Amino acid sequence: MQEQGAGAALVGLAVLIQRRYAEICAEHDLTPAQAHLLCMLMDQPRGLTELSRLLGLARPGLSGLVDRTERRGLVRRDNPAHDRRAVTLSTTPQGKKTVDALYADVSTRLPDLLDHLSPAERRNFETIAADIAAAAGLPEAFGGSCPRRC
Amino acid sequence: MQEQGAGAALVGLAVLIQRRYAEICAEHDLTPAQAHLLCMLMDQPRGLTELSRLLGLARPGLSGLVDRTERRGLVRRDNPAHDRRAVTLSTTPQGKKTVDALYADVSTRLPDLLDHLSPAERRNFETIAADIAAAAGLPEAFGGSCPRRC
DNA sequence: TATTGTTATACTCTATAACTATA
DNA sequence: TATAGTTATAGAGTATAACAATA
Repeated sequence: MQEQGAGAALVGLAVLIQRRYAEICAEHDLTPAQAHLLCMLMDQPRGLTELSRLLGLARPGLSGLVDRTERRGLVRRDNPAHDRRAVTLSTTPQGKKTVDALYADVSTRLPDLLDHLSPAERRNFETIAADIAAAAGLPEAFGGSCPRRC
Repeated sequence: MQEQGAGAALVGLAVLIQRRYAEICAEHDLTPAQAHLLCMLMDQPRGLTELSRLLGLARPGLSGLVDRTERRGLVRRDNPAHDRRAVTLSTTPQGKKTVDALYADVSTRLPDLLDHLSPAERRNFETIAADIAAAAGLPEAFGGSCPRRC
């Protein structure tokens, strides 16, 4: 027993993380969806097809998200020369500044959720969370890849 | 090091949980928001003000969510005799059937995300997740309270 | 013909402000 | 006056289907 509650506890955990994450995003004047998009572009430009896969969004939804984020001056569409259908998305200087600040803030403050754990439990939990993210193939900005530990 | 990635790993973890949870909800023809609402009513009726707090929603948003869920025949509004302003929400028989099936499915299938962990790591992780949910004061349906362990 | 992306449409979710009814 | 809910309005997010341009 405790088996029974594991699924519910995972949902609760996700709810807590999302709420805190949304608060931090709002302080940077970002929605979580826009923050996710910017995080994927933190280290390199990416094509819309790749972003669609990384963000788990259908194409039309991504188009709209990019429109709104572009309107705020945070990302830029470019057409690569080798395929005139394609679109490459990158951060503008303002977008880069914004996402760097957001990422630093999330890194600093989100783990406060784990404050009541003992140091050992906490490190254990963080390690396993990173393992799960990496095992699921999430990109580095979501804790996957994990170049420092693998 | 690894410090740095902890926040990102938590976000990635939440994203993974949400995606899987949304898939399971969809199989039961529920949105995640409607599923959350039903889960809060799984064991007892509740007033709208309490639901507003539990779900982290402003009143007008909750009103709309209740409208849509009511239209699907899953919940019912009642006016308690002692305060004619108030509204008490409960599941309909169909809503109860739906949420019981959903909850069982979530309990069974959501922890698949932890399949690649060793049994010890997995139990450890589940225990800590439940601790975090409980420490945050989440209701039982989200892994809080945790009557079996506390 | 297959692929990339956008547009059209619709619905859900959520917030703020204004309103109604009751306490 | 304060509280419980609703209505009005607006914008974000996301899905499906139909479309355009390019490969």
